Amino acid sequence: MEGYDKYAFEPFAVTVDLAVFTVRAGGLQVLLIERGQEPYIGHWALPGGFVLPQESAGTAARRELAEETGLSDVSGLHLEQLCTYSEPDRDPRMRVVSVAYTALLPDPPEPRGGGDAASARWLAYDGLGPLAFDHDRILADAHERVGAKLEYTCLATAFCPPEFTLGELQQVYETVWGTALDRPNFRRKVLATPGFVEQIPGAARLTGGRGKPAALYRAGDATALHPPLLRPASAPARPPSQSPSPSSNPSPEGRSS
Amino acid sequence: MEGYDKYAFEPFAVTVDLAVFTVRAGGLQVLLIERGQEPYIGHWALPGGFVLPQESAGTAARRELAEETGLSDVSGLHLEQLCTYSEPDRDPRMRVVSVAYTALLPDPPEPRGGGDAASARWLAYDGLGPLAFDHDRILADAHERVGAKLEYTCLATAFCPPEFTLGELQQVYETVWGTALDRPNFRRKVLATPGFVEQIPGAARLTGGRGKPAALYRAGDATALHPPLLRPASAPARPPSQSPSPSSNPSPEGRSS
DNA sequence: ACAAAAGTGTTGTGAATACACCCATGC
DNA sequence: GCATGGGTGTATTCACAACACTTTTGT
Repeated sequence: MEGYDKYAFEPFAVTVDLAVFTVRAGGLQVLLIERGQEPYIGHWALPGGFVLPQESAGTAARRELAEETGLSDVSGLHLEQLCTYSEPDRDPRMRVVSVAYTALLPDPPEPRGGGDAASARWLAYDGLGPLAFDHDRILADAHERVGAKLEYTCLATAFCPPEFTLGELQQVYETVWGTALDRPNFRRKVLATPGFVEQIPGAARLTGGRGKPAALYRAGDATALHPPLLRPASAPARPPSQSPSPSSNPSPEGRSS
Repeated sequence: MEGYDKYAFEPFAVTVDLAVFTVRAGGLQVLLIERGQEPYIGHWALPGGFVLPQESAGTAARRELAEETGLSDVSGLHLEQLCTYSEPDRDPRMRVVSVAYTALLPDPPEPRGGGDAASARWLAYDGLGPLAFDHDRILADAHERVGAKLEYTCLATAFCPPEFTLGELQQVYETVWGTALDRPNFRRKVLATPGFVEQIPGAARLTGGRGKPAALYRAGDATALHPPLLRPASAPARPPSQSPSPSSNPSPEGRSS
């Protein structure tokens, strides 16, 4: 930081990569684009792009999210910085440092292939083939982070539309964690946390065509879960790409964008 | 990521900033350097520096840590990526994107002003004046992160020398959280977690000059704490710079290095 | 009538708290 | 003896898991 000849070093490109999740059709889905040129032509990759000279990485991420999803208003969506990936060889073309973000969407539209993406699609998280660059790693880290955050924050409501039933909220947990939860206990836990959800008086909706109509809820003010809603010890939704080891260095330094 | 003229954009500098904590003299201390030139001349700042063309941010952080602390072997130390700060105006000289890391040191030596730092010192975390750039924010984020990680990981042993007493381990928690803990309960909790610590048979040490000699322990294999060791609800060690709000964007996009 | 989904109640187990108490050492 | 810090025991409270049961709808 002392001498500061702007061109003293080989330039670094700074990009953002987005791991965008949604819960749809009973499964966890991820927004991916198909690469139209080398390297990794034909492979699926996370959406993303350059951070422009006058914007922060967070602003860039929100801009890219709007472009890729075609949503007009992404201001209310949950967007969270995940990690920065900076291995020197992660992109064969040049030195690219990428700040990864995770976003959660309720009920998203089919993406138009806006921006420069060849084609963008929602794909099931399970059974994805290898992605371009180090995006497998980023996506696994993102999934692990989201799963962990469900435990001690009210994040799950970000996956839900403005009005939702407790059954739908429970499905978010079950889908992300890959575990079945006990309905009565889940219900009590959620309702016992002040500000997690608030009931919409009088409203009800049929969910599966059959069964008793369920009461509708809105997301509340609360942000943290005290006490946490821990996932069952015996069922890791899906083990992370590499088991975290906080005593050594858990910082991902992946290798691509 | 499509066209890739390396010089198409104003170049970004990529740096690392280090929030290095230690517990000493009954208090939480931070490694800081005094700036020798503008901007922020005379202010204290976090140590850090440029990421070199052939190294990852993590490698750069470890290199800087060794330079600033004068420690010959930093390979075993806990180093963890915190967040990336990328506001366009965070450094008035040029566009600097900084990846922040947190490190925990047991029993550190006085820093020699190695590297290019004017002078490096350990300062008490409490009562720090304003730091250079956005380092106040980074440091507050780091403190909050460390406090949270103590709850559900075995991280606390990283603050301790190879052999330590349970009283010393408890002091780590109390110092970082700023709360008093019940000794018998703390003890049971730690010993009930397999792999958190392992006793060194026969060894004992006097701690305060007086009192019963305490048994000595080593850090164990375990990495996570199940169940977590939650800090008392009523005592946030020190509130973060801005209260986290997971439903909006909690990603720090500070403004300096 | 039956299936399906929402919602309520109950009970046992384990964890966390808040103490009281004993042990070993220096002064 | 007394202060100081290490270590043990125990009772109360609370959260949680498991599971039985009732309610309301569609077919």
